[in-house]
Amino acid sequence: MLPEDKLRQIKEYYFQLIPDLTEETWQSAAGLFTIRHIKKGDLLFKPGVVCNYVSYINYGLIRSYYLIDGKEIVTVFFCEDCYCSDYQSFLSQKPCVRYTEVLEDCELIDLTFDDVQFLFQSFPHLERVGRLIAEMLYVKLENRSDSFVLETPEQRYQKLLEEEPYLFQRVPQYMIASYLGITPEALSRIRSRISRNKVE
Amino acid sequence: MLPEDKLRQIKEYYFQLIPDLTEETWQSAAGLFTIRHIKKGDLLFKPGVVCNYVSYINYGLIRSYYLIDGKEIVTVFFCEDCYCSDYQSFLSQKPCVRYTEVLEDCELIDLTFDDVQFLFQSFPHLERVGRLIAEMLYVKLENRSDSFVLETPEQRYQKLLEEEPYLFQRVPQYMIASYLGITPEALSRIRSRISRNKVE
DNA sequence: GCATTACATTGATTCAAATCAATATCGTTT
DNA sequence: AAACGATATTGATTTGAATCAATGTAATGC
Repeated sequence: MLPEDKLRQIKEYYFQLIPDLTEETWQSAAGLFTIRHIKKGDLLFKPGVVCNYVSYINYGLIRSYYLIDGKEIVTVFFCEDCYCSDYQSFLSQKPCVRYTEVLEDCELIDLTFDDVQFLFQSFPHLERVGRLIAEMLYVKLENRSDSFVLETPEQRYQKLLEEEPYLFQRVPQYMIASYLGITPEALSRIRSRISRNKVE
Repeated sequence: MLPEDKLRQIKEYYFQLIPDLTEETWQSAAGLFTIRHIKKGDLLFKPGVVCNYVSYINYGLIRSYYLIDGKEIVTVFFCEDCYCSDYQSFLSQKPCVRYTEVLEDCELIDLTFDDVQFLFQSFPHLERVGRLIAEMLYVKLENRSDSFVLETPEQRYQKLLEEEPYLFQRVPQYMIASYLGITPEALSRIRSRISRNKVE
């Protein structure tokens, strides 16, 4: 899919969210979008640096993780058609505490923090997009957060398998284990337990 | 503090967030606010019912919890000067899956879902308040969520003690344990371990 | 004041996942 | 094809919190 098509898709999305958005306002926003390509292994953000942009992912895959005592703890994956950022840092404009790493070559549409503020200031209608994105992120995060107190690791695994099956094709198992809050060994055992039960 | 004062406080907050808010818009919004008093033990929301309002808490204390196999699992406390709701249900307008219970007599300022939508529709500037609230909730929730994978129960306890000390005066220990994702027994042991270490 | 109930503590045991360690498999690179 | 490094599996052991059970303590009602 070409950026042209993507842009049209994003435009449709905006107009759908904001019924009385004008073509003029849209053009102002779209004029600030910057296309960028980054390679697997690159870091978008890292601890100590302020995250000063959000990126809409046209294609590719990204993860965020903490590095504590030499251990990586994955907290989120970002894939195509979602907004990638270190929200904590972006919103507060304070330094990141996590790494944000490219897992698959990406095409991104960037919007800087200043641009976003300018847009909100100039076109209050666009606040709606910001609100809806924040609300959506909140609901997603609440599901993850609650799953830690409500579900067993095995249940979290099963749910992830249903809800984000593509991750299992694209991400090494040890990162998924980390995202589920368990060790790679524990995930391996969960998987073998499940396949054993299926056979019987 | 009287509602009059509270209203003024909320008004200041709005005008601070939205520099070009007009007195007229504010009046439209404020005209929809409804004061309500509820008693300890009352349920604001419960499973199966759609949450159709947000409440600004003038005073009082509220908690949300899941009821699974007869066990309560607390996920959040709401205290004065914050917005209480079952956001998941409010935003999606689908039935709640949690109970929201009054822990201390409350004075609330209600805004219905329809009113909120009407306000957003009529005064796009107000979207900013919605966005900022959602963003703030997101950041708070991310801290909680990450704490489950980054910290031990003891560390979570210590952090809560620092960040929300008032909870320990106002909420029974077993609810705090649940909020921390542990059993009351475990919390009791953590506390005795800490006080023992302090003495030595 | 005593009884009842709810809450908190303490102890003994169980259990699930972490850790430690070894081996196996896969994917690259040469 | 061989060799290497990264990832995944499997086994043995440890560990921290859950569970089960009993006791202690505080709050409330009669």
